[in-house]
Amino acid sequence: MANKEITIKDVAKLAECSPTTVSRVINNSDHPVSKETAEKVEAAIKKLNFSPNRIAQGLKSDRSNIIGVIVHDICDSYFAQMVKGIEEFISGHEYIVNIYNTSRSVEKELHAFNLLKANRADAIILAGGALMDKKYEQKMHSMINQLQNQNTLVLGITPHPFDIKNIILGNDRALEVITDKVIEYGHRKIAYIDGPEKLYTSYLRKKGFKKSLEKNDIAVDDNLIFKGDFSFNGGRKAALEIIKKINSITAVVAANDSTALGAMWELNHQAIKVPDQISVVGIDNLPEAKYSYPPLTTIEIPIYQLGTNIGEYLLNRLNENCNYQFKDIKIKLIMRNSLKRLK
Amino acid sequence: MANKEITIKDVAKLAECSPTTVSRVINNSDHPVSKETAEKVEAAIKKLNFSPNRIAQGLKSDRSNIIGVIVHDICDSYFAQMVKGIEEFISGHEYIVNIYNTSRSVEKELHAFNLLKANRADAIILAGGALMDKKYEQKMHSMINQLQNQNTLVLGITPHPFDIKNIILGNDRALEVITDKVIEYGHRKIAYIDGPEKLYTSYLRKKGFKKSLEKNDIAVDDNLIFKGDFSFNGGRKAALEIIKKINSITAVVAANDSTALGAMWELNHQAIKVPDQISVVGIDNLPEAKYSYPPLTTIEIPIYQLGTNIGEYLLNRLNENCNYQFKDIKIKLIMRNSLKRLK
DNA sequence: ATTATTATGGAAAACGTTTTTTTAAATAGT
DNA sequence: ACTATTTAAAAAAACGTTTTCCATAATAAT
Repeated sequence: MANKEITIKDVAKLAECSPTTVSRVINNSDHPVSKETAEKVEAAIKKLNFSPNRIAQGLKSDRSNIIGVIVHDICDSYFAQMVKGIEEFISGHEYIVNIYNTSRSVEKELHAFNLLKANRADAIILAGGALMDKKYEQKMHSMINQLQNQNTLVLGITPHPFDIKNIILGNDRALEVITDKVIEYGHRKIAYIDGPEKLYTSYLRKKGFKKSLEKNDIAVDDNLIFKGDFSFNGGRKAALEIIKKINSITAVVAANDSTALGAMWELNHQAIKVPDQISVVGIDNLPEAKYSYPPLTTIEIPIYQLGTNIGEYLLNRLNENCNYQFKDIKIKLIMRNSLKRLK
Repeated sequence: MANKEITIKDVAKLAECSPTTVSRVINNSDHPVSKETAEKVEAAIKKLNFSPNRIAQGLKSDRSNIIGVIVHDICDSYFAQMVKGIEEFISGHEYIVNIYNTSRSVEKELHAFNLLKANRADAIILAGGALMDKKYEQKMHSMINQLQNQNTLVLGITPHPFDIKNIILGNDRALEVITDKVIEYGHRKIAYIDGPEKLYTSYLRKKGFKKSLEKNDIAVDDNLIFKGDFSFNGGRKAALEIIKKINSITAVVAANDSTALGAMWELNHQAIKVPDQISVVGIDNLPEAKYSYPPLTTIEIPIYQLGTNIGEYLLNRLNENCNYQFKDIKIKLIMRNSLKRLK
């Protein structure tokens, strides 16, 4: 049935001019075109509801106008907000956002890269922290090389071991700041609930936690570091372990809010009072952190804004504005009631 | 600096054959090509890290392999799950998902349609309910017409007033089922917290609520219908209004879980006991619904699965499998403690 | 031994644009 | 009145594929 597409030629015929002229009108090029002709073309375009075929344009210009965004899990509010920010900025400039959900699978991430390469994406954003896996790293190095030969801009959000522009989110800094606060409140027996093992972000956050302890002359006790996976349920499970050592712990620092919320829920459920018996803090400032019981002390990382900043940065770079600097975002400590001063 | 792209011609040269032959190998076409030649081509492809330019392919085949997904808010777990499901299915088949976040703005939705039209998307999924606005409707009708002339498949998730394939999610049915349950538990003075005004989904959900009342011979009292916007905060605000009429209300049906959770939170905060003084139910079964205080009685709509089903349906349709039927999903009543039997 | 068929491959056209080159007409400069 | 310049528009080439059409050599059928 394939209906014939309306092309620039149809417009030209109707406007009684050449396709060349139509193109010039569309792109209001430098080449002069008389007012009458331009008007006839505009009219024809409107009449035919013509919109230029971006694929054909792309072929000519070697631009796809595609920005690929690779996330671990689009259902994670962190990524959802970032994608929203990126999309908000970018779609206003006729770019489109391609999304890839990797579920933290190395294979899927590579698959996404392959698709994006084949589609000649103008830029790729590796929105989640790097996965830690040797073979993967090698393949990624080669892939990134190819992409850069192909003139694709690759951007990483947390530090990656790849030779790309990395936007440093200050994951470690955030953990350091909040742990400092916990210590300032008199706690010295502090548990940590970790993030997923293979994630670089986890590594960084834990690093920030440890840095704060060391800075304050508190020995890092590996027995007080509990497994987690960034999820509510992970937090709950960790809490059950924490309860077993409750006498040697006065505060819990969680690698993110979901974890902290899960831990608090389970502690409450097991009749351990937060913050009277134990303090809990997180990172991210999820919307629900405000309404948990008790409200969660956490750190806000303005991810949506990060997204728009990324979009802006990207567009500047794609338009050869090489000097454009990425606008950093500021993290913010949010004090609520889940952290209590130790007497 | 624009690095020269590696093309089929480079491969041809290295493999000592014509571009035609390379193309045949890539697409393992019907036209026979000898084993040796094929192997030489494969080797050359690997050596050059060649991947065919999808844009050029698209120009020739009039296929972009783009599936556009238009959502109201990607941060809403409902949409995030659906997108994840769609992406999961589709990216395994070399299609790519383009995402558009409209923030429920009519202009942005039309803009998204324009971009998708220009990019010759193979299919567009209108993932959120229609916005209700007369002018918008007209423009959308015309847009959809153009898209269909252009052979783009347009799919709507909740009923839309447009002439497209609509996947009926049973929003009204879900509300009817849960309201029936509330009534079965002895409640007759039931408040409703509505969704956003201009949203067709809101309209449908409210319709289901009303239908249940009428079926059970309970008069619909407009004074017991409160404004909401599908958000936690909206639920909180509505709860403050509900409290003013607390004596004439024994149960609250919310248009979604976020609203229900917000309402419960505020009720608790104002020392109104749920479910002893008032029952609350929602729709969606958000992850946090399980961990709220008290755990929320709600309806599960398996959205992720809906997403994969949509993906499957779409791919079948795009491959001219016109008889493929959409696989319906089943809603499920989740009984928890926020609904209490009235004595 | 001649013709028909099959296997393999290349040349050229096509997809819908943009860009470069060419052409034609009108104006300006002498 | 002739040449130079400017303005406007068209023709042709290009982007990287796929597809249609031809060409050749080898095999099979008579």
